[in-house]
Amino acid sequence: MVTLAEVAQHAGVSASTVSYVLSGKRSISATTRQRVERSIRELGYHPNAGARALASSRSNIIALMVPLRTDMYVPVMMEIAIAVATTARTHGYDVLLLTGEEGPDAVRRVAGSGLADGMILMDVELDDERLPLLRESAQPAVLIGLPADTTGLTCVDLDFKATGALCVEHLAGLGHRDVAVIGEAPAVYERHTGFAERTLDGLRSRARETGLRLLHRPCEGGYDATAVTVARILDERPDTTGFVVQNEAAVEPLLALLRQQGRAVPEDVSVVAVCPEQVAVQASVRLTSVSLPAQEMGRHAVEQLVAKLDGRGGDEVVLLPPALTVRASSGPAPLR
Amino acid sequence: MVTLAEVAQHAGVSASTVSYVLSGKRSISATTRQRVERSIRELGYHPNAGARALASSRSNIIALMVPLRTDMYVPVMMEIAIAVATTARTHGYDVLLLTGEEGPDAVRRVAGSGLADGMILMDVELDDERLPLLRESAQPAVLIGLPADTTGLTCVDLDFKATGALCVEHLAGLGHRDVAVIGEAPAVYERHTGFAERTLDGLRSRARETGLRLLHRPCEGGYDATAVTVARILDERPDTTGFVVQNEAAVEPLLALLRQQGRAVPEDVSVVAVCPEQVAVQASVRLTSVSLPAQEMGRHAVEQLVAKLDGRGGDEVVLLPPALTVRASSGPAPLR
DNA sequence: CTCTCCTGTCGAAGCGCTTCGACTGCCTGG
DNA sequence: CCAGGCAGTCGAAGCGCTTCGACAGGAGAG
Repeated sequence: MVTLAEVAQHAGVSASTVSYVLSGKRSISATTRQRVERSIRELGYHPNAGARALASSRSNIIALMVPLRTDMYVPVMMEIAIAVATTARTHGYDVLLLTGEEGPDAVRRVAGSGLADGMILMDVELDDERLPLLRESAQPAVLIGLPADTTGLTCVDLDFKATGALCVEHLAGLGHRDVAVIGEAPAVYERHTGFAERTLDGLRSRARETGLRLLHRPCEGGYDATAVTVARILDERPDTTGFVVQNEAAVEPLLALLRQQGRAVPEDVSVVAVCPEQVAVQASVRLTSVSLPAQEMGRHAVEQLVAKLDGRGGDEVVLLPPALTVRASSGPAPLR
Repeated sequence: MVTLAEVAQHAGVSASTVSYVLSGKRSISATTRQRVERSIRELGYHPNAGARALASSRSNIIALMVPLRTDMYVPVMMEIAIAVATTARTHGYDVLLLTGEEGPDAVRRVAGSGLADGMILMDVELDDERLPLLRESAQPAVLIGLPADTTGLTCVDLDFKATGALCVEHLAGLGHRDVAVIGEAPAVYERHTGFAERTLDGLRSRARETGLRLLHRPCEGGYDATAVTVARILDERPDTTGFVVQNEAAVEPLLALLRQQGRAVPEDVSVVAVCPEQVAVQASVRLTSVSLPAQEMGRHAVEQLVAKLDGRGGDEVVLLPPALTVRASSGPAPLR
């Protein structure tokens, strides 16, 4: 292993000079800089991460806590994780992958050991047990999701309330009067994950404003569960002409069921999904959808965190505005 | 921040004693140990990761390099990543998430800086450009996937050749004579990703042995692309009664198409998939499948790596045996 | 021409931990 | 009763880096 001292000797300067060339924290003459850089290249020097962390008390690592539940749509998580890793690199940070399994202990461990400079938490519940710890440990952190109490916390999320409103608005504008919502798995609601409830909130309040009748049913996803859910919905509200789906695993089953029952999309029934763009485009009917901006969320989260670590900016709640893209699955409500 | 020295003082022992209590590398009397442990608890001490890494030249971090392509089935990657993180924790390691983006540079960076003690690489190509680096830097590593030349390398993967053979065997045993393979996206083959070619190899050689006619077509996945692929296949081989699908994104489209054409599964056509169990179970027809043991692969990879880091075990190629589960999508070939 | 102020460089003091050698008793075997 | 060994503890020397204060020399101001 090549060390700083060896580089210094090779370049004929002191160790501190090499360090300052690397960090740019003091001015260095052009000639010295070049000599040092050349030595670094020739010797293939890489600063030792541990030594650096010890001396500077900065690890240049961001911890990312991902849920290990499987009742959430996994590709979205993955996309966020990859966006976080990629964005972090552009700011000189690496990403440590923590699973939700360890829960609050992970927060303690990371904060205590100085393993990471800050952390990003995904899958935040309304009343998350990790939050008190975060607050008291003064660990720089950014949440992806929105808890009930955001005091002293920085959060990034899609504006799910506006998302819900947008879906209703679109369907109402097309003349639909009876709309059913196929939601996330019941467990998601029981856990009080913010986004599901906020979407519902948006859906409901806009429905009230537009005089639209709304029926919400959680749904496990998959063919069997979706069939049961849809049957119940149509039984209860036979006049339903619009569906809002917020569960990727129910999208395709729903379309198959409608087809099977001879209900044409979008002529007889309109479907609006809240899902990643890819799902909307690859479905058997190209779906009108509000897309889940996974990449953008990951990127924003990192940028907020880096700003905090640099002492810039403070606590802030960033809600990304939703965008509804009209595709082939929604159209005017059929005439009665 | 509480330090070792403070714990030592609080417990009335020397710093080295505390260190030995923590590491267990020298024997400590029961009374001393208890006193130290009590101080640790009372002060809320957490060893500083950087200092530890510097002094011991072990970071207790494993780097995991995930591809950031999206033409592979993402949930499998995620499942592997989570299994890696979880298993690593049980061995006292944390996981650093590297994206494929940086490519070989990431290997250099991690190996050079001592950021991680070892690495796990996913999505290995037959002639991967990261391998020479790995070999020359003597970085302890485990590959998930199988390159062309495995000398000096430890690899973990599903035995895809046996997987292919198993699929053919199953269909041949049911009397099918004409079988079509709907493969991964063309890009996957162009990249010479080992698993796709090995599966094909297994399929073909067993087909030859059993006298089965095999037609292989890569497929992008999604409804449109799959429709084109299937149409071509049925055009070229109208007598096709069996499908082997190795692209999760083509599974549901295929089933929908067959339904639409009035071909009943499994009465007229049998379908065997190579996919995660969840996909097979949640599909509109419960699929006969060879499952992708993502968790097991992640777990094995970590265990191989930890063994290496502990100086146990050497280079080894672990091929997990495939298992075919018969579900509702395959049955006897129809009588002509 | 002197005083001051930069600029560029160096030396040294840690950062918090691990680990090696050394030391002290005490136990065991001869 | 003593040599030898072992369990238990300590002190000190780093690990490779960052950073602070100091200092030399040259430039600009007076």
